[in-house]
Amino acid sequence: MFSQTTEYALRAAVWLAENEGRPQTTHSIAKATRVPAAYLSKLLQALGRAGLVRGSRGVGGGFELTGAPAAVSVLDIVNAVDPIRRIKSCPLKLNAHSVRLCPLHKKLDDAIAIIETSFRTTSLADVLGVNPRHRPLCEFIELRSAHQ
Amino acid sequence: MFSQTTEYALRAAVWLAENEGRPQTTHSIAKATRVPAAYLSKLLQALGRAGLVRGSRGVGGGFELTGAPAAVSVLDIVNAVDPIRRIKSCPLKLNAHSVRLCPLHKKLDDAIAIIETSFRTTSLADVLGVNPRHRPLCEFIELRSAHQ
DNA sequence: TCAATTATGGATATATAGATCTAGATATCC
DNA sequence: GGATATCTAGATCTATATATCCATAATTGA
Repeated sequence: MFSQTTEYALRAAVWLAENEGRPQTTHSIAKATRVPAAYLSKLLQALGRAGLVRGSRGVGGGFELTGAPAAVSVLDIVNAVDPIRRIKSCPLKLNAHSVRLCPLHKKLDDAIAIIETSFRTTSLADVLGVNPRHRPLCEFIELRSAHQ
Repeated sequence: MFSQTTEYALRAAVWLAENEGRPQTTHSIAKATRVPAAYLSKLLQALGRAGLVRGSRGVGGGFELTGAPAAVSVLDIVNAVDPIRRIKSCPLKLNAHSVRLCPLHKKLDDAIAIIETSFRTTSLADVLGVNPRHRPLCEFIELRSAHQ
């Protein structure tokens, strides 16, 4: 449904959101998110070209989000690496369907539209989650209080 | 978002629904739906293995739906050729996320779930549409009544 | 200035999806 | 039974997505 590329880019973006203000090197992101480092490098470049992250070189360098986690949507990230394509015209190139989509493609496009809206209205801050014990990408260390 | 394979299989299924009771050869379906004939052949075989269509050989043969268009869902067709995969466990294999998905993957799975439900509750009869002038796959011939 | 660190960008390799080809099996018609 | 029509199934080819590699440029610290 969603490409590997999309999954990888979202993991990286969420990690940068979690570590706002602290530049993360490609390798540290790769390790934390379990994304192949060389491929991740390409995805970070794409996010950079889209203006969503900024890379800096040398010691202490790495990648940072350019905006606040609450200001970056899941859709921004997805569209930077593997754009969601709405069905705007008849895939069969039928003239009769150029004005409005037939019921089949209307249905498919409606489904895509729902996803698009869901992603547009969800920010990286949203997916960090409210529970600090159950964060994306992070191993949960159960801090048992039963014996305190 | 949806694969080419999914698009092709749905076109073929809708065409068979439109021509219920009249077996359609691979070539006639390919022509009507503008799907590469040899590839369509593979897809029809997959639909056959899933029990959704039945093929018969020889003159007058071809493919038919095994059930009524109202009884076959879009999800049936999609799952036969390119199954919708829900996210059931953490893609990073994190133990902490084995019980429940983290907010990121929960969000993604929710999106997939919506699509799945939409497709499950839509039958081929539904996508044929109510307007016989604006059917899937068909060129619309405007029958002007202005000058009658 | 030198060495180490890190991103950048191009070239290349591998895996998967999409598409084609061909020999053979089954059915109909004459 | 022969000719034709049609599906079946395996092999193969091609295009795209995914992944890797390497040379180079920019930055930092000593």
